[in-house]
Amino acid sequence: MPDPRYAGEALAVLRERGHRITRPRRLVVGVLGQQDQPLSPYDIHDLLAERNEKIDTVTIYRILDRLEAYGLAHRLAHTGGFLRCRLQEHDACHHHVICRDCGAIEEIHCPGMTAVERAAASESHFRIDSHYVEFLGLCAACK
Amino acid sequence: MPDPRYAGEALAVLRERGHRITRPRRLVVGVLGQQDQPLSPYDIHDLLAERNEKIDTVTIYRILDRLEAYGLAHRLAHTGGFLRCRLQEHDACHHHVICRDCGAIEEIHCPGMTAVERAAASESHFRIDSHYVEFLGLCAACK
DNA sequence: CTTTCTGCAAAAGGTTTGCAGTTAG
DNA sequence: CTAACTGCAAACCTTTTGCAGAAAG
Repeated sequence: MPDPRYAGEALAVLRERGHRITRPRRLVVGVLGQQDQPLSPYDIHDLLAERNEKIDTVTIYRILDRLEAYGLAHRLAHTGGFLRCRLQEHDACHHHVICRDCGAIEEIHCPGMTAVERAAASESHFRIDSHYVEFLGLCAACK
Repeated sequence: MPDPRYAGEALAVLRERGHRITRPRRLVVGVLGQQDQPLSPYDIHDLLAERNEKIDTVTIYRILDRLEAYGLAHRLAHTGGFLRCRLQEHDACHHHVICRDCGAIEEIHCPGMTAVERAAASESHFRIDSHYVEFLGLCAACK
């Protein structure tokens, strides 16, 4: 389901950080707020082009980089596409379940990961500050 | 540390599955067995070229695809590079810790992930069959 | 008015495909 | 011998960079 508050929130974060609110930025966060599937920069370009909004792909790349840096969007390992992150969890870690069959994606909470992260730190002797998890399987409809 | 048994084991798996043991395949698994850093297809090409083994990058791509399909190699989200997987864990899930600073990578065990996976399944109503985890932080030397 | 951001052009790099020739089994 | 694999060429797609002009604040 789309997140109607996403675009506004994402723009607010950009503004807070001293960035300008431009038409391309408005459009890109607008698309991310409406879409639940991960989108490549080219996907976003094409979606906007259908609405006669011609935004250069280079610009879209740069906007997505910014959003990712602020934890507002997430690049998935599985598809390479970008997906909006949940509000209020900008710096938090990202956990997704992905359907192998239909490609459906959901962002989920993963309370248990804190403990797993601690265990990983003690096994590896790393200081771990974030993690990145994707679960693969079949969604309720496909299984 | 290199894994001296990796190449032999990987070739055995290929043979079992009805694939042929060719010079390029021998060389690629040989490199993966010796290297602990993730390598892109081009990295592997260049390493082999230094030893005067000219293997086409296209061939390397195809070999890595096979290895990944059999769980013998793993493509990392973080760098896009390929890394050999631990022996005896072909179908198992992959957990890596990655140093943001020097790029060091270690494959670790993650016993706690089984429970997290169950929790993720119940939250999302997916049937989950595998997962993919990368921890980011600083290694013992860099922290 | 100034600094940031965008669009354009171009280049660089990564990845895929089809096909002819080679080779493992 | 023959099916599988490789190498080559080419195309394609993604991503990056530099710069001049546009636009936000």
